[in-house]
Amino acid sequence: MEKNANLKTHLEELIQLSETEFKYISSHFHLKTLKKNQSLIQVDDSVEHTYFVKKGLLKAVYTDENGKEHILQFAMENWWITDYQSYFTKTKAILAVICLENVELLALSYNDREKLCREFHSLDFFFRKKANSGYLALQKRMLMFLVYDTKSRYELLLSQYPSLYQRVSKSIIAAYLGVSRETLSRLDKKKVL
Amino acid sequence: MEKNANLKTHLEELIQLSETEFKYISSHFHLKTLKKNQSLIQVDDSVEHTYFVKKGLLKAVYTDENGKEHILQFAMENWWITDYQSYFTKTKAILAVICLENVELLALSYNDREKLCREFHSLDFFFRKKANSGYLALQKRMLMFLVYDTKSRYELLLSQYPSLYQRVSKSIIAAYLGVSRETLSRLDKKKVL
DNA sequence: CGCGCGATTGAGTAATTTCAAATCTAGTGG
DNA sequence: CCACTAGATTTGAAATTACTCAATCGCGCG
Repeated sequence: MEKNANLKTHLEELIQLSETEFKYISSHFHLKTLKKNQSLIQVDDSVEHTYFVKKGLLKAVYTDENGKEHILQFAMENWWITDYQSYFTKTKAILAVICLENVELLALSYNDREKLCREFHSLDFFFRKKANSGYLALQKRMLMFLVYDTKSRYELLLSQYPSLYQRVSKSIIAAYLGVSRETLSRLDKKKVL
Repeated sequence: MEKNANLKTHLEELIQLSETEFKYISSHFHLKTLKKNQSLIQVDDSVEHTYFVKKGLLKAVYTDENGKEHILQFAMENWWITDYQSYFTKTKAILAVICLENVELLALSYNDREKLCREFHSLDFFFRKKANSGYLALQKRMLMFLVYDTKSRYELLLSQYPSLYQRVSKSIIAAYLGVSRETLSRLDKKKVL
């Protein structure tokens, strides 16, 4: 079993790489481990890296002026996470990225990412496809907000990611769904009927 | 003034192309003109093309089981629009794309897009960057939904796209903001206070 | 003048929020 | 095994917000 086996598998879902190429590419990633509740990115940080999740679960949160948290994204195994706004545009982070479990990440800097994309046309392709599917996923979420009521959104979320229910508290799910934890709690009751 | 001048300018915001290269690339686009209220894409269509907007304004709408319309995206000059879900995954369209004004579009087929991306590394780069900024824009909208109330979302929308207020009816803005047109109307009153 | 469409207003209802209090649960130390 | 605590979850009640449905208004156009 290879060192960055899950990264390799992840890339090979979309592109083909020789052993040498993969070795070279993966040499630009560095391992980062954090414990539950530690923060990977804090508000106002300069965000140099994007992170491939080998293991664990994280959230990207925006904290509003009343101190209320809103979750923009979860990331579990084989997903990517960062404050993309900050990463792409070299502005200060407005999101925080926090570990919901102990995590193992592979960090890739912006400059290395762009360098690798220049060197390997296939990587440019890979990240284009990834960006497209990220866009579709977000659009799907947006549509869920526009079309469905809270209860349906909750059920759709759990049916799509059953493991979330085990891995995070309900307050966190509420912060993702955009409702108060009290309302979410009351929905749980209704569901049984 | 060149034929596809605005497309050229649009590409040159991110990449450099020789005159010959641009000629070749733009030969894969074909012009499509539609009148106000005509539909570019209908539900259940197979979506072969993505469209660059030369002129005019369109909406991408999802119609729910009660017949209520929800607007996922507007597209004005120099934006791209299609049902991306359908375009990328070769499934039937779940969105309709309708002209809110007379429009002039440049259509690019999926196969030509992929072909051009293979032939020109810079185009792969271009569409990767476009996908990234599209993702950021959608993320911003998602965040607005999570964080702000209806009134703030309305004001933020108008401050970002002042021309929308002139170009579309309030019912349509309501369908984008995710509120009923009555509620939006009552907000207009409050704003004056 | 009158039609038609979008926008507004009113009234009643439904959903969600807030704040506070009560309950449950898992982990810790005696 | 029990008591205790901190955090998460649930519940209650009042206040807010938005929705629906129906009626009305305003205005451009034939």
